[in-house]
Amino acid sequence: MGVYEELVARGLIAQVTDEEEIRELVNSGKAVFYIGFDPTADSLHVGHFMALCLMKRLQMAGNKPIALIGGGTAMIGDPSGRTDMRQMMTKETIQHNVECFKKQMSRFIDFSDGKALLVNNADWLLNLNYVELLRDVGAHFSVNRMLTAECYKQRMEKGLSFLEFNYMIMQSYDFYALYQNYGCNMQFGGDDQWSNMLGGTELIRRKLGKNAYAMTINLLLNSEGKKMGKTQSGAVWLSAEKTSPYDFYQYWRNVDDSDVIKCLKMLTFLPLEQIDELAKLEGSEINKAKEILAYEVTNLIHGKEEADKAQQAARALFGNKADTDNMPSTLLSSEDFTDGAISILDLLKKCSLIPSNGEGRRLIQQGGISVDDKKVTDVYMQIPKSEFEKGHVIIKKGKKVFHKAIFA
RNA sequence: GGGAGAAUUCCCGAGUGGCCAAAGGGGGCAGACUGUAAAUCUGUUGUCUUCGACUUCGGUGGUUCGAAUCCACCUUCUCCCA
Repeated sequence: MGVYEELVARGLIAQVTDEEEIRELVNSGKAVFYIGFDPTADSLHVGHFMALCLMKRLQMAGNKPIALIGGGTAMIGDPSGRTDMRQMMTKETIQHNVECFKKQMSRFIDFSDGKALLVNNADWLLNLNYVELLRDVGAHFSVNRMLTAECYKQRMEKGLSFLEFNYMIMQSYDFYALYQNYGCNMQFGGDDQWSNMLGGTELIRRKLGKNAYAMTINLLLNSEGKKMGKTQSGAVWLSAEKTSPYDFYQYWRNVDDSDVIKCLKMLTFLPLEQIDELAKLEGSEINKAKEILAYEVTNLIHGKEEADKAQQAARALFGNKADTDNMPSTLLSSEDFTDGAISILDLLKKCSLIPSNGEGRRLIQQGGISVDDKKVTDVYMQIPKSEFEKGHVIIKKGKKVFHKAIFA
């Protein structure tokens, strides 16, 4: 089975421009392909992770990946699939984000010996001359065609600025530039990028009379059709500072039954046969598959050590064992205590478990808080220092959130 | 350039002088039931130390005993005409 077949089997491929040609190219390791990443935040998130996985898979099959960081396109903002305009980012922010992306990517993709490239489209986009560009490239785009593109549909009702309208042209230009400079003959991207990507293949055909290919990856959607990788507090980030390895692990440990197999296929490098075996599990047995998923994905992102820790912590907490070493924790100082005690609400706030006292009060009234396995019933409860004699107390919020407050 | 309309709490969306911290839904959180799942049911969902107080309905001023609601100006968006 070639890589292409494997990608299909894993449910990764959404649309392709020319299946035969792409299969041939990819399976023989002759593809030089790029995937674009817009540096809209200072960390990659789960959505990007899919793309990184794909790059790695193709790289392992001998193809050459180019990671394109959209330092230039981020100045414009992609309107695809959006109902509102992106906030404009300053050059400084973009630059900072670009740096962060670079760091995270190089941990995952092998950039040594030119096996992969990392480029920033700011390098060629920012110096373009407007009139020249219009003559060179603009002539090859039909506004009528662009307007019918799927990605603008939603915005046709709400309004689309000229700035954003040009995003497709910039992305097309990227492909064209990469084709010329690096022999990049293929582009990958999220399925929402399809129209933008076609713009690029078309531009190459018209300008150079050459064929280039495009392929989109299925977005990671849950069974309800929503994008995965989002929580109430925002995206699930790949950086340990923004989403702790434990929380990251827990996110995957808690996916819906109906999504486990899909995630295993798309996000892990486990052999398909093994995943097929896991797919046979039923009922509470499915938890085994979830544990594997969580472990594998955490391992890929944070490394074996962190994955082990997260798994141990989770097993201990949910299995009622005493191991509390790897739990998220907060260090208290003596200033947090007044008259030798700390109120339960202050403690919760200190540990960032609640955003306001009102929230904490509600939580306690509804029986959602336990300290050292004792349910808290009194909103005004004071916890004396003596409770910390063993060095810490364990706070449990709801059924799944555990936190260790340390005071030595 | 001319005209019409809109902006409400996390989101959608009611509310058109006091009974409004603001209906309803979604989402979130917690409880029950479970398998750290889903579905379902219950409670809850601005801040502050409870009563009570305080801040909030695009922005700034004004009218009024009292404004999310009325007036003026501004900002942004949508629509129609050119």
